[in-house]
Amino acid sequence: MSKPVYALVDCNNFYVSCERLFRPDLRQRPVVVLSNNDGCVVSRSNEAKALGIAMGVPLFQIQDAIRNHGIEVFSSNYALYADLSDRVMNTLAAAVPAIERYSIDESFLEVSCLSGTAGQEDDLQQWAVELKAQVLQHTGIPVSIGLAPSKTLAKLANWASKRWPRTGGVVDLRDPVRQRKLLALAPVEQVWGVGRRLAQRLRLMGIEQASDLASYDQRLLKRSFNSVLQRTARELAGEACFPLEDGPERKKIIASTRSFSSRIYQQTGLAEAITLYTSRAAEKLRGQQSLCQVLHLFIRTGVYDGSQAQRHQITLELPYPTADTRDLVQQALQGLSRIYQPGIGYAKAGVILMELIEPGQYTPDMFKPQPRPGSDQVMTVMDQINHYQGRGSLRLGRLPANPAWRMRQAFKSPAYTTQWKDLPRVR
DNA sequence: TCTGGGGTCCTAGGACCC
DNA sequence: TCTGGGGTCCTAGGACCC
Repeated sequence: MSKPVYALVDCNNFYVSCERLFRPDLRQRPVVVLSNNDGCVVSRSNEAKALGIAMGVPLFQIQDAIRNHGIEVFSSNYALYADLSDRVMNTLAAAVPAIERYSIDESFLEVSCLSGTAGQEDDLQQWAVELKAQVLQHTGIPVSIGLAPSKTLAKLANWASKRWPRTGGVVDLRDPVRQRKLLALAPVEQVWGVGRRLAQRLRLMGIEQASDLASYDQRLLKRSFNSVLQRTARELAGEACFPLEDGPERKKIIASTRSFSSRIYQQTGLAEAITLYTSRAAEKLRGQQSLCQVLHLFIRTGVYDGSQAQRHQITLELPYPTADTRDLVQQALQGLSRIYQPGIGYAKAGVILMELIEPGQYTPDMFKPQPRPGSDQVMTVMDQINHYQGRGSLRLGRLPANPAWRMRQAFKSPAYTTQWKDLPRVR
């Protein structure tokens, strides 16, 4: 069995690249995409990065820069991004036997089986260059590729391919000598699994660069932190500890939480929002064929509202495992009436479905409340109608078509690829 | 005025049991 | 005066990821 080789394929500035696909006039220009509610910057073009626009910065803090530099701003358009993501991933999946879709814009590929087919050492590197060109040709989305004997090193190789444009977007890190060079250049917080807090603690121990972490005493790492960081260090040293995950697994919890476009004071407004979020979560639940046993509900004030920040929450056991929107909404609204307090301006609410099981794992109990007859059929029809007619076409009566608290999306592009009415026109 | 959302994993600490 | 030890389960909270 030969050593594994992982390729990490990552879409460059993915959301911005999606927006540019149908707006060629935006190439070479500073572009940013915002989070839900037009809150923060979550994707930036290279030109926007060069202007000093930071990841995660709130929109209102960069209004001057937007005006002065003519930065193009977009609300997030998840229908578009999800569709283009599927196209990229399909191209990748067709090229290799094993792929792990890690996020909307990244996949790990296991490519050791492709190496040495022509008996040359640089086969794989050339293969990656061609794959990158193929994705661009099929989808119009630019990607970067890192090759390495572990996932953590592949992530670092990918980082290097973006950090140094001269690499052409492909970095091959199979050679141990090159590994050592890059590890010495990479700050420890660039390592996959090392965030801000961990980096702080590591620096106190004199671990500044990725190379310091790779060569640190592993037992000490396990004792001072945990076994995950220990494995990360081994991965940096070239040993594969995190295998390719075959999935997608069933989710263990399903959440739908959202900030409101403006504060909600009345229980009726909160009830509308809770109904929507619960309906969304229930759709996801049925999408993975699970039943839910426990529902957690929270409402909270803004985290930036000062000292009187409040969070009210409740965890509810359902009378029987269910995926019926009506059951879940009924429970959630009962929960709401128990935690709602008048006179408070709520900024955000959320529903989290927990203790998910498969239908076969559940034995009905004739002495307990019984599920609604025909629930499966009703929900199936509802999901089908919403699939073909657009989300929210068929919904519970409590939900207005256009509620006052609805998410702010002032800069949204058309759903070019998923709505007939938004199909681009060629003149 | 305006600061995202959805996940997973790990640990610490308490309750409880034998 | 001297007051065990180990295992399991649960929960809350923290850290990380994109």
